[in-house]
Amino acid sequence: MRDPLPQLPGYSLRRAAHATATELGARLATLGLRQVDASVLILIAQNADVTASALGRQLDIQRANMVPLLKKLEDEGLIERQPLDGKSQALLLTGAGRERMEAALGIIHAFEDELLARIPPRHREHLLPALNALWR
Amino acid sequence: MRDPLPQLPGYSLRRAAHATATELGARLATLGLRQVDASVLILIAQNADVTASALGRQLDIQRANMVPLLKKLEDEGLIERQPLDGKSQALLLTGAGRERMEAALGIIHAFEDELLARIPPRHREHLLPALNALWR
DNA sequence: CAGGATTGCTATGATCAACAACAATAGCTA
DNA sequence: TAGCTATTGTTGTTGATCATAGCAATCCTG
Repeated sequence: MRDPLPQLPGYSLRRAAHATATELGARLATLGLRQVDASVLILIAQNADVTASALGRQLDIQRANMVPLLKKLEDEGLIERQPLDGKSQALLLTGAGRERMEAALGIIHAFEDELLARIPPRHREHLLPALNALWR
Repeated sequence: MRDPLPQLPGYSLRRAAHATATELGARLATLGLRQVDASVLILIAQNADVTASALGRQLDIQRANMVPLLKKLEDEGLIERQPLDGKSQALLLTGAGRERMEAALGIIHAFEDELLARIPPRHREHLLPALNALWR
């Protein structure tokens, strides 16, 4: 079939993102995590006592949608909340949370390596800066 | 905030895809089309008398999900169906469908140009082949 | 011509993100 | 310090998207 779509960067971006997300998602599912969950855990680990809304801003997740996300992580005993002042709360990893986060990080790094390995060497190093130019 | 995520190609892929999809989606919405609709119209235009399931295979859309998609395009008078044999049907653009498709193509090409323009020149030509290596 | 594969379709469920609204609190400014 | 505005966490709802299973009709092939 004649298909001009893969010539379009935007379309290939869509397809590549979907394909890789499906793949990584399946691997993270073995830990009971989704990509969002993993990224939240990673960010909390790197930024002790972040606040839920600051996290949302960084990840472009609306405050309202952080609620069920954090609730799930808390219910699983991966994060804790401590009141910072009357309205804000500090987020931090529990021991189990740190373990889970490190396991996720292992999966993610292995996956990223595989991704890069698929790309012909002469294009490889250009992907990240090109992608980041599109959204940052 | 300390954020190692944008260093990960997979994460940047996710974010870039989401950001660009939102942007292009808004522009195509002025035509009453989503990205999927546009890609279906484009593919039908290039392949007269394709069948719905062949289209689905090419775009990785399940047969079941093609139904409401095509129904919408047909209801808007953009495509027609003609029985090919007892069970298959040929899809083709109407006049209005071709016009809409060309308008969409204009928006898409302009958008793709803008995307590439955002990327520093030395990375630019590498994006498409790198992306395609990830999913094709 | 018999059986397996294909096509189009119905129906359904899960997931996800966007939106509006609200009460409580924090923090700035006059 | 009193008052106003912005922020935080939350609820509830909505729409869009996608995967899955199943079904009847039709086809193709051995």
